[in-house]
Parts: sequence; structure tokens; C-alpha cells
Amino acid sequence: MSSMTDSTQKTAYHHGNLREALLDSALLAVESGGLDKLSLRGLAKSVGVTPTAVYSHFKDKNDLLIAVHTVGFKQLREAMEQSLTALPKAARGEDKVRALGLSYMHFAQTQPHLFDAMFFRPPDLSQVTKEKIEEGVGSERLLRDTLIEMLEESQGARLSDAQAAVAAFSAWALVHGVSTLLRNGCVDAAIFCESWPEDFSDQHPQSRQAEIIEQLLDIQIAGLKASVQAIRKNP
Amino acid sequence: MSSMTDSTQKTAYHHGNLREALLDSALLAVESGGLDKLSLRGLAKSVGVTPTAVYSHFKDKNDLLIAVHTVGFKQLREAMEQSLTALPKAARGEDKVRALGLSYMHFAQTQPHLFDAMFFRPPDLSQVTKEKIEEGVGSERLLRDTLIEMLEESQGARLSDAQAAVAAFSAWALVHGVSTLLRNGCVDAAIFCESWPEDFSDQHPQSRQAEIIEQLLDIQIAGLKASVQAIRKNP
DNA sequence: CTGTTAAGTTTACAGTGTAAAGTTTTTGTG
DNA sequence: CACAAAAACTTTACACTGTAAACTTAACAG
Repeated sequence: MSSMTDSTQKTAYHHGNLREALLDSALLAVESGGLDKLSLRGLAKSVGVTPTAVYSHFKDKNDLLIAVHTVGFKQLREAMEQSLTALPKAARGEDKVRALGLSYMHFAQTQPHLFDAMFFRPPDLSQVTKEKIEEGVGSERLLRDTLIEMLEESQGARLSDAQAAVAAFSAWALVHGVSTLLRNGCVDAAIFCESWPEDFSDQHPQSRQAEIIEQLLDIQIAGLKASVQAIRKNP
Repeated sequence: MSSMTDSTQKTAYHHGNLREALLDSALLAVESGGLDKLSLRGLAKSVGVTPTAVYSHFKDKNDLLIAVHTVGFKQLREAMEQSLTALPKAARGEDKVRALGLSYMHFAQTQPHLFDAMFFRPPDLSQVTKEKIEEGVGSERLLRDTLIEMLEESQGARLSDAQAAVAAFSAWALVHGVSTLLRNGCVDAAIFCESWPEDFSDQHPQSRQAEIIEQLLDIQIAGLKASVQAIRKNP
């Protein structure tokens, strides 16, 4: 149970697991306050270490941001996977697709700053880790396979890889667009305020929003089914 | 022709039209290098003025960012409007919808940093100018009206305000999602690399991308039409 | 001519990322 | 175990950032 080479050992001088402590603290700081407020110095102080100690574990700030990035993509993927396992076993493909989309938007809305860090503020892409890319690819594959399942079920059509990729891109783009437009005030200001002024600030904007999101998923799914249908008729 | 109160007059001390010069320079700096590289000091130096002179015309950096923001939304709106006027007069509603979507994505791709500044990095929203909101609302109304035109043409259905707003949100979200996913490397890494490895880095990725974008518009438009149809059958 | 005001400048300060060199601890050898 | 090498962390230093305060210059109105 006790190991000499345990990486969590501490001394006065050596922190023991500074890297993880910094990363944890960074995630915490990002979730509450956003990326702009994240400073290496503040981070170092929060874990009780000297400012430049960070450079023993991260090449520079961008390197740390990439690590945060990677964790975010892992969490997003896990949230998506969990939204599927939470479904009843007999769930249809379409239910799964909806669950995936909802979990994505839910992630964006409950962890807005982390979502920002992942997409709005991509660190220098040239030095992005393979680990992160694999997380992203994994999420995309999950979506793609689920879409294939749905479309085969309802349309009885076997999709080519290219078709499935386009379908996944389409669904992903929609859900991602919704997430980011809701994130900054665009939609509130441009749509809801004008159309349902009483709903927006007063009554039950939350449930109204959920209602609208369901309609957006309806539209997207209908479009996917229709376009598959069109391809079958006119290949 | 010559006016004593011309705001472009210059002296050694007074710049004359510092505010606009700063804004122009800021836009230039943003377009080439992104927001991270934009510093008030560099900006001041680029127009040949002392660092703190900026504060005579902008409350602080955020205030300047809001101005950049506003210009961006105006440019986007103008690009969208111009994409409509460039169409042949007999163009159908669907052609117009496609033109709007393409101009939006084109804007995002040709002015990526400005697009970032507008959406990825919204300045403090609490003190956003009415002017900018009106630009955004105007663009949204343009999209909404065009969608109404399209759906009335093809489905013969008169949309309620709420239906039109949801349709506009859906189309906007898709196009916005595509823009932002293409912007950071997500899609390249997650989709194109895997599905068309030879196309991606070699042959004609540009035209392949345009092809895919057309398919995305197909899907979205098909979904909108289908959902309007569904509402008519099952109100 | 004379206040007032707007537009710039000077000076100053706290905060940032990070480079370089020094110190302490751990670790991998003979 | 001893000892060199490497890893982890500190100290010091620098250039750069946004911005507050006080001062100076120019334009203008009475």
C-alpha cells in the first residue's frame, strides 16, 4: 500500500506532484473566472510555490493551456459516452443522437469557461498533443457511428464513410453553433428578446430554451434523413 | 470645400483624428496577427502617439475592443447584404439562403481574426453598445426574412414569428458552427484526415471543402422544409 | 485677453510571461 | 555507501503590459 516511489510524496522543498496540482488548480481557475484571469504567477502562488517553478513541468504558458485543453476534450468525450450509457438499453438510434447533442450543449453551458478554452481560445495548434487529437477523433467517431445507426434504422440505408463523415460534421456543427451562440449573448439579443420579450426575462426562459433546442434537433435530424433519402433515390 | 472645423486637421501636437486612426490601426493589427498581439502601446506607437493618449478616446482597452467588435458586425452584415444584391434578380428564396450562408462562412474564413474578436472573444458584454446589437439584429432579421421567403415559396406555408425565429436560429447555428469548427483545426483533424487522407493534404482540399459545405446546406435546408411540412400536417 | 476644455505627454506602478543562474533534493550508477 | 548527474525548485532580472495621476499644450468661447 505504501510505495517509496509514490509520486505524491512531499518534502519541504519538493512539492511531489506539482504538475497535477498546477493542472488541477488551472482547471479550477478556468472554470471560475475564465482564461483571461489565469496567470502562471497566480497559479504558482495558489499551490504554494515560486512563480518560475511552473517551468519545470510546462515549457511555457501555452504548454499548460494545451494540457487544460486536453483535459477538457477528455471530459467532453466522457460526458458524451455517459449520456449514451444512461439511456435505456432499448433506445433507438435517434434517441442516442439526441442524447449526444444534448450532452454536448449541456457541457458547453455548465462549463462555459472550459468550453471557451477548448474552442474559442485554441492554443498554438502547431504544438498540440496527439492525446488531445485522439480525444477529439474519438468523440467524432462516437457521433458518426451513432448517426449511422440512426439512419440505418430509419432509412434502411448503409452510409459510405464519406456520407457518414458529412452527416457527423453537419450535426456537430449545428450543436457546436448553438452552444457558442448561446454562450456569448448573440442569441438572447438577436432572437429571443425580439420574439418573446416576455418569456426572455420573465417567465420560464429555461424551459423555453429547452423546447427550442428540441426543435433544432428535430430540424437537423429531419434534414439528415431527407438527404439520405435523396441520395438513395438519386445516387 | 475647405472647412475650418474639419476633423482631419493636423498639428504637431494634436493628431486631428486619433480615434479613427487608432481604430483603423487596431483593425489592421487584428486582421494580421489576432487579438493576442494587439496592445494599446503598440497601437499608440503605430500611429505615432504616446501610449496613454489612447485614453483620451477610449475608456480602456475593452472599450476599444468593443469598437472593433462593432465594426466587425457591420462588415459582416454588409457582406451578407451584398451577397444578396449580387444575385440575379430572379433568384429564388433558396438561392438567397445559400448565398447568405456562404457569405457568412466566407467572412469567417477570410477575416478569421476579426471573426475571433467578434465571437470567440466577446469583450465585457455588460457594456456593449446599442449600435452593435442593432447590427446583429439586422443580420438576423435579414436571414429570417430570407428563410421565410424560401419556405413560403417551396412549401406555401406562412410561418409564425416564433417558427421563423427558430428556423433562423437553426440555420445560423449551423453556419456559425461550420465557421468555427473550420477555424480551429477540429474538423481537419477529426474528419477530413481520417476519411480522405489523400484529399486532405494533397489534391484539391479547397474544392472538396466547398463540396462538403454545399452538402451541409442541403441537409439544413431539407430539414427546414421537412419540419415546416410536419407542422402543417400535424399542427 | 482670458478662463475652460479637449487632446497629448510624462511619470509611475503593479502585474504579466519568461530567461538565466544558483540551490536543494532525488536518483541512478560504480 | 558514495558521488556524480539530473530533476525540482528558488532567486534575480528584464521587457512588456494596462492604466492611474498629474502636467502641458493647443483650440475655442466670452
